[in-house]
Amino acid sequence: MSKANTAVLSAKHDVFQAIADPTRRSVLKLLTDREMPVTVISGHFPMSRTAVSKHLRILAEAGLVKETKVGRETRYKLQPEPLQQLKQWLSYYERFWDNKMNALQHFVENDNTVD
Amino acid sequence: MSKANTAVLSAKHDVFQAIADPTRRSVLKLLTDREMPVTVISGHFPMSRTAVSKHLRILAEAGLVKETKVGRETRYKLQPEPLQQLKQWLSYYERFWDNKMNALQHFVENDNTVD
DNA sequence: CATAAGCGAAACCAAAAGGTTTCTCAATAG
DNA sequence: CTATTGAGAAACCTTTTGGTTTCGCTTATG
Repeated sequence: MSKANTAVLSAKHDVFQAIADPTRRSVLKLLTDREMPVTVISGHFPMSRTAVSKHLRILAEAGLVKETKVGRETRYKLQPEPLQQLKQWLSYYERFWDNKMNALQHFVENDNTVD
Repeated sequence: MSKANTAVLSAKHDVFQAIADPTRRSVLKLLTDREMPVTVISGHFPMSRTAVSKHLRILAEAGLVKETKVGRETRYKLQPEPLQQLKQWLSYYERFWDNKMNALQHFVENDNTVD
């Protein structure tokens, strides 16, 4: 129980920032069900391997991808769990476009103050 | 029917970018159920009125707030609808932390390719 | 062993982001 | 009519972001 370690593992980049960039969102999508090395990933984008590599690091800092070294290559894999923070943040606002039931639901299940 | 007007009204800033900044998320939260003028809003933040004003413009470009002029003041109001884009984007990934039913649900109700 | 492949680190760069202060201008209050 | 108030526009500054190219290290492969 040292400090604030409450589930988020706060790094330099958070989930909100990580998904703000379109390229990074595409990378996530690409990694949906196959894990792949940087070179392959960058083959899908109109930019250098190094640039993609940087995006991957940001995603990794936000906990959205996990890297595994296999020989000389590094495989990147989707780690979608942190997206739940987003879902939770959203849940606060959902009541505005949904029905009364959702407002109640919000009270019941998400009564912690996010942001 | 002039151009691409497909619900998003694409401006310089999109929703993902708009909510990436913590200050802007707080502003949204603040506007939850009361609309208020810039001076009042900025009173809640450790920065100049002008800075907050800029954040508000970004939020407005993303469609997340609406401004109404009343005499010499401009009232800002939450407009949560665009957050649905976020919810939709998320729905693609939800199947990974939820059960099989959700995967099915995704197929049934959100079968459009987002990002 | 020599060479090639896979990839991050470093140095560098232009543009965008997030602030600030100053100016201007319209609306309201005395 | 003249302050004063509310607030965006402009100009400016610093840091971050998203890229690039070059370099070097590690792990195969002929």
